[in-house]
Amino acid sequence: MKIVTYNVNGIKARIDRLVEYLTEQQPDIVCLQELKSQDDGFPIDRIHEAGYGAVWHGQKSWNGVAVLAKGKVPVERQRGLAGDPEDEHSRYLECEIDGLVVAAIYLPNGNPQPGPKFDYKLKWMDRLADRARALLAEEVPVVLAGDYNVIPNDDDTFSVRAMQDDALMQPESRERYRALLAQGWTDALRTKFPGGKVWTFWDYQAGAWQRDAGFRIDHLLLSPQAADRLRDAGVDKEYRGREKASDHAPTWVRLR
DNA sequence: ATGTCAGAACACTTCTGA
Repeated sequence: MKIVTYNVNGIKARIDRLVEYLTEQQPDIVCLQELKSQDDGFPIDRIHEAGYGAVWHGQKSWNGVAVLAKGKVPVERQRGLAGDPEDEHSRYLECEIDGLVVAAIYLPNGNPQPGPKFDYKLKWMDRLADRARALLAEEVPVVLAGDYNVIPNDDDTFSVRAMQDDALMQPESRERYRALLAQGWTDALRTKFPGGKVWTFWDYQAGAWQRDAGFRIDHLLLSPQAADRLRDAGVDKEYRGREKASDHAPTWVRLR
């Protein structure tokens, strides 16, 4: 089965591209980020027409996550992370589909750093780590799929120099990402491409796509029970080059 | 020379966030 994470950068602006992707690739499960839409603006009819069920957690203007499943409706387990009652951002949605737990994650960007947005990012990562630890304790197959807004290693970016002051690459962000992996999660893309140099995001600006100036920030983390079933992982890079594309490409794993 | 998008509003142009 193919499980995808795809930051669409606006579900209403991207619905034609998304339906095209679903039709062509027929993924089994898709985690979406950056819906940039309230719940009542989510184009569920178009998604149903494409043969998918969905659970979504929207928000006006920004953020927003969803989980789609082919031919079925995901069963919601949790929306939002514990640990901050003041946090209104729609960034975490956890569902179950046929015994597989899947969470759609939109981790805070954190720029500019230092500053309150970076502080929020780091605290959010700590809260995610708490949830991730609880999920591992369940000893079931889990996929944490999303835009983590973290460039884990130097070979996960076209240019360390260009990104050195960015929140995506700060030691504090990387330490927390590494700590998450150290709990027992497998970074599926890293396992498949240990040499790095695989991008999931290319900025709209400065001809980044044309220059292949990208980086890897969309990740699929697998619990041991899911990692045992890992067959393949990759990026559907071609979709980044299409008309009206998102700045992210769909990123996926295949599990047995 | 921050060169592009998407969404929203004191809205048809400018701002914010990424």
